[in-house]
Amino acid sequence: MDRQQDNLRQRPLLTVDVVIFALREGDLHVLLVRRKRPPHMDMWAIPGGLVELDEALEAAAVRKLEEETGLCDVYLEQLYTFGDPRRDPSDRLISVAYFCVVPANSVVPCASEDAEHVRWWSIYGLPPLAFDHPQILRYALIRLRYKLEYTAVGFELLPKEFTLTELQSTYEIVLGETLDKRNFRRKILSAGVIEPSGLQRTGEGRPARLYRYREDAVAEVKARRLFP
Amino acid sequence: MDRQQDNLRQRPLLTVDVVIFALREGDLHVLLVRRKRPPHMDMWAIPGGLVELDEALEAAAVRKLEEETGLCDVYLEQLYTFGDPRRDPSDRLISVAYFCVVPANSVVPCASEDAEHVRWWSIYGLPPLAFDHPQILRYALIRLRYKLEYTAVGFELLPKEFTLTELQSTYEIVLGETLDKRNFRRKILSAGVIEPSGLQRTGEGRPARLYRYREDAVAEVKARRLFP
DNA sequence: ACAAAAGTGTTGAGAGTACACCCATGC
DNA sequence: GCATGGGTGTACTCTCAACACTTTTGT
Repeated sequence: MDRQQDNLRQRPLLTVDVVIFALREGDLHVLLVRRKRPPHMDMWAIPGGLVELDEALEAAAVRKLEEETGLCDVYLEQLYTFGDPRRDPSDRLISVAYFCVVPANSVVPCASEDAEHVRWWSIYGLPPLAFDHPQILRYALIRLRYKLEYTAVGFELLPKEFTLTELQSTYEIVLGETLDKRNFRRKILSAGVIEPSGLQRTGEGRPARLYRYREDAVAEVKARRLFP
Repeated sequence: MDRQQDNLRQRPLLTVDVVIFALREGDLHVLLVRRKRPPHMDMWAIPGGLVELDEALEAAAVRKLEEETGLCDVYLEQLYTFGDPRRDPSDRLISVAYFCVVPANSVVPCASEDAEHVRWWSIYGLPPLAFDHPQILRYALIRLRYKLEYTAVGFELLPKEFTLTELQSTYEIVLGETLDKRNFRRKILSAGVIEPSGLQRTGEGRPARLYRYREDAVAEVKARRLFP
């Protein structure tokens, strides 16, 4: 089997799909697009597309993310590669799935597409999805929850400055369980990954201190679980 | 951008690479093959090859594993997908990397190839490797160590029956650190993932009880770290 | 009897968990 | 002054880590 023979084989199509998570309205949401062409025309799907031949995989994922949300410079991670021969009935299609989490209100979800065709969906009320995208989403959600437990990924869901109550609420929404307020605060503060910004957020009730994520804390956070 | 246009694009070559770990002579080893064709002719490389167009990714990895080792039915896991456009200078090459761990003495490393071209290498004395395979190996090793800490993957490195000292030694070799005998035994036994087989291994010194892995224990092991 | 490897408990320190009330502000 | 959300401390339990000697066999 030499190189000439390789070139006689058919080659697969290579795509990236990017699962984009955000917190909206007290729920975890994902950004989906409505397909404009077959197969699975008019079904909702995870944003994605073909990888250019001279483009790195992660670069393609970053490009897709920017096309759909206008965001750049966000936390993006390779999730898994899906390549079942029957996932697209008409062609062999390999999808390298990435996932990321973004602060909801920094996103313009319709930047590059017709507004009708890109929108957020709560993970608890998803529409029918194209291809094996339900499986990809399930997998992404497991990975997100898992990462939340031992890394600082939770901060990516929030704006630069946030209150401890907002942070706790983020964890509760993603993990799907309630946490004790005092224990949460003790643990997050003793982990040394956030610092007070000195400002306060005012609103109903007592004003809350604002915190920000400490950039220099990434490495140490990755070493140990943050939450039980 | 429709399907006809897709077909005009060049498509990448799709390969799987399988990192195969085993314990031999008190060291962690990987199985490498010597390349018989360009690029990187005569360099050592991780076993792998093209995915057939109608073949699932994992099926291709299993096939490769069996071709190189004669083993089937082993623990195999997708590691990461490497697709930098410049990893092969002559063609766009996507590699979905898998890794597995096998009991060393159950392997006939030359089953399907010339003996000269397949052999075990200690991870502490690797030869120069083709492509980005040093990176793949580094990544596989991190993942193996990490998995060892919170799953039962260590048992895959041993024969069906083993002594506690052998199991501890396995962990020590893979993690690269020594462990306390009493703490190790207490922890592994209280985790309830192994059971005595009733037999003993005799040799120099006092005979050791033999244990085996409890098949029904997989799920619970994955839930919690086994070792610090 | 001795060499060689197997096997066995206790204690102190730190982390996790459960739990209820006072504080600062806007209206 | 009251409604609303922000902020705080303690006691118990459990897990982890450190540490050294006795037991069983083969020669």
